[in-house]
Amino acid sequence: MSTKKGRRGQGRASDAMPDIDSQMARIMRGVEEVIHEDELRKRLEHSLKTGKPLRIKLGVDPTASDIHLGHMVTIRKLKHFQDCGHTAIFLIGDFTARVGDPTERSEGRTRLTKDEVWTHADTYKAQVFQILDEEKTELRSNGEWFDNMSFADCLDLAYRSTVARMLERNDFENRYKSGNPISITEFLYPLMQGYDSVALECDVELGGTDQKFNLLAGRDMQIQHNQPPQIVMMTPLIEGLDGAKKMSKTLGNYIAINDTAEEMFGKTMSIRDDLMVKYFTLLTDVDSGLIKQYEAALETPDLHREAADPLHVMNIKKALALAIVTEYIDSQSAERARAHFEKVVQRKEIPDEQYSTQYQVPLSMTTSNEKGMHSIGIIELVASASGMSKSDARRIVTQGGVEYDGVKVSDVSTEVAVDGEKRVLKAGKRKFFLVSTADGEQ
RNA sequence: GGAGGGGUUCCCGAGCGGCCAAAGGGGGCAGACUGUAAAUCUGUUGGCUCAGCCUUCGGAGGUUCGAAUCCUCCCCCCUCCA
Repeated sequence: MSTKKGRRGQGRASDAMPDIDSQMARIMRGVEEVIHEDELRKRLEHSLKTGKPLRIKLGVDPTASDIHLGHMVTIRKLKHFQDCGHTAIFLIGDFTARVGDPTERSEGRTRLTKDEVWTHADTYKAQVFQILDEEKTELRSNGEWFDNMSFADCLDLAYRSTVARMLERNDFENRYKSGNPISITEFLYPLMQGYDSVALECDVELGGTDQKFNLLAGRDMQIQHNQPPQIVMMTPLIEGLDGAKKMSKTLGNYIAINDTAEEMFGKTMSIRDDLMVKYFTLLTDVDSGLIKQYEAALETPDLHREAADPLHVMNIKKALALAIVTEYIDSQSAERARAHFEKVVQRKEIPDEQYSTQYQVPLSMTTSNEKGMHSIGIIELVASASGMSKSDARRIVTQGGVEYDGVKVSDVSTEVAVDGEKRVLKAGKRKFFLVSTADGEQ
């Protein structure tokens, strides 16, 4: 699956549009709910007949700078449509980001400035086009229409909904009941998202299942503007590294597209076993037949106890990690990451130099004896190398989380030698530092 | 506009004027057990020159030998009435 080589040419949709059944197979993979599937089919048929591609919208609010695998589920879905010859519209919610999507929120958001939003948006683009074909993607932003809307236009939007209607949705209802504030602008949010669909004349809008309310607002809005209502396609939310909550930046339980191959591999290895099938389905193009085999094997782990068995839980997970890194970075890096994982994590060996942070101890922090040998207290070393506070350093030393030069150091008063040699400091589970003095000459 | 309730350490939440760096839970970190899975267990969770000292309980003042706890003003949030 070579996802990142941008194919040249503007390829008319009709050139390569596959037949309906193969389109549907591609498009429906991993999808949780479609409103309505028969409408989708009809539009696909119509599109195939007329050679006019469907317009598929995916809107993302650039509220933070990292794109992670949680976003990838819908981005890949958009990609599937694109691969079938339809028009992928990647909508940057530069305007809506400043309002804040109330979805799944228990409290209001801090407001972002336009500059902040665009800084994020620029990094989004770079990351998204690792997957989507830039040449064939319609890149838009909703500031295009909202920036110049008058207050009267805005009222016109607001006129089309009622408070009762808004309170129907769970997020609001819960917040209201529990006494958390809801901003008026948040009521406006679904209307704005809905209007995006009108402005873009979308045939399909993609989103997570949590987006249902907002997505459906698009249908209402389009009907009111005499457009055929878009088909709403929802993908499951993907749990993050904690295995419980939706992958999100705020929760820090995410695998970022910009993570290194090693991080991406390692993080994938740490997900809960029962999430593997989901990850395979939603985040990779691994053949669904193979995924079925994995699924079966995971249900009968006793039949696959041999370490060499490719259906051993551990090996399935490695296959997943490999597939993910390959998908979002490349296969060479994936192999390298696997080797690193096996070495450092499984065999608990010291990692290759490149995976450690170089740290040069300033001589001013050391003490030297009459022979000119320099040494430094372990607490100072850990704190200055890792950036943690001395109290933290003291804690992890006391609790046995520190090794220097291959020896566990658990006494806080230990002085360790530093010189031109690079010595390995391990502080915590996976932080390695190569320690030497500032001028290696000493 | 009126009446009442509230703002506590990363989050939720308990806090008699001294025994409060502040209960409990969550999360985080470290360790044990493992497959860096899950589950479980242990320790730890403001900073420092750690016996001791310094900075924290919306903000600013004040009362007191002493305040997260009392008073005043201000800011913010919630509920009910209008």
